Amino acid sequence: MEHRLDRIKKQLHAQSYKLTPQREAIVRVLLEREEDHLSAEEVYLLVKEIAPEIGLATVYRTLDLLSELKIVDKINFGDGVSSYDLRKEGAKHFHHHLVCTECGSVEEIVDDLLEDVEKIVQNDWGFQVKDHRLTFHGVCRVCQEITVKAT
Amino acid sequence: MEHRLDRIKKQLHAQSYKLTPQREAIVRVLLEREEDHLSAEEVYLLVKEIAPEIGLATVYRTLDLLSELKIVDKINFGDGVSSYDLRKEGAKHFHHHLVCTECGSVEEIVDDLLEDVEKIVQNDWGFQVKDHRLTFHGVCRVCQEITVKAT
DNA sequence: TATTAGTTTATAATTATTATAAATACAAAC
DNA sequence: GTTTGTATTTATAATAATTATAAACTAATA
Repeated sequence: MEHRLDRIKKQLHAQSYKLTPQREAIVRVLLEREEDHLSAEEVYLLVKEIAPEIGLATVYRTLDLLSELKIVDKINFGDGVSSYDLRKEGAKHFHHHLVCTECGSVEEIVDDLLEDVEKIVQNDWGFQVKDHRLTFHGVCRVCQEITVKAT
Repeated sequence: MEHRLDRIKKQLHAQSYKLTPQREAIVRVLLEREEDHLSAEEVYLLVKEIAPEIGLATVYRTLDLLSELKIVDKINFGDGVSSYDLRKEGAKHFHHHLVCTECGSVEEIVDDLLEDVEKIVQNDWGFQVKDHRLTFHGVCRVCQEITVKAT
């Protein structure tokens, strides 16, 4: 964890931003809850536990900053709330999500499934792809089993 | 256009909803501006031209209803505003989007590029895919040419 | 005609997010 | 070591999108 914090610190410094105590606290929360997709509000509540004096606006500003530097990805699953999500170290792309319409769970797919599709888009549409967001909506494994049992 | 309106009317009736004058006006706007991605506010302004007495809340409610019936797709490109977009007749899936980070234009891809990827998700993750949303971020053809000329 | 359920309008309320101004921290220059 | 300037944060206010609510309306039905 310290290693990744250190890398993020360097990324900030490279753009002449500082890793202030508040920013460090926020990054620590994101690292701890890496598998989750936290809303700004959730980050705020978690950060308050280790840095109680922090303000909500700072959380928003920091998440925006991290998002610009491609350290976190900001995504909107359609419920009006933005979620923030650490990008895996070295990952070129946003990872994919599987959103279950039954239980609301969000699973991640780290593999890049879109290499071929991107080539098609580049060649056929002349669109130079920089990044992508892919979300599948459907029924997760757990909910499928429940449905089967129920019938 | 009348044909498609009629089909939508039937879809509403099938779920025992009525095609009220307000709903009809909204659907007409969506049909006229099919290639666009309109926000609720934009729909509201356009509908007011043909049905001035309509309320914004009705627009929201109707778009939500159409969205539930999969007649329109609601999408959020990350700017906090939801866009609404008619689903092509007979289309099983949400279509894909190419969002240009230079000029903000949004292009549509109607082809389904994800059949193979969906199979992988179904088989490897056991996730039963119902729908998907795929957006590419990058530089559109026009902006690429501008960049080339500028150098 | 009276009734009922569904729908709309107008408005208020809510929620997420952003802007602002004053306070603070901290590094560089003197 | 103080001063100065810039970046950052805090607290609060403002904004913008969306949703909830209550009253009015409509159309079908008993």
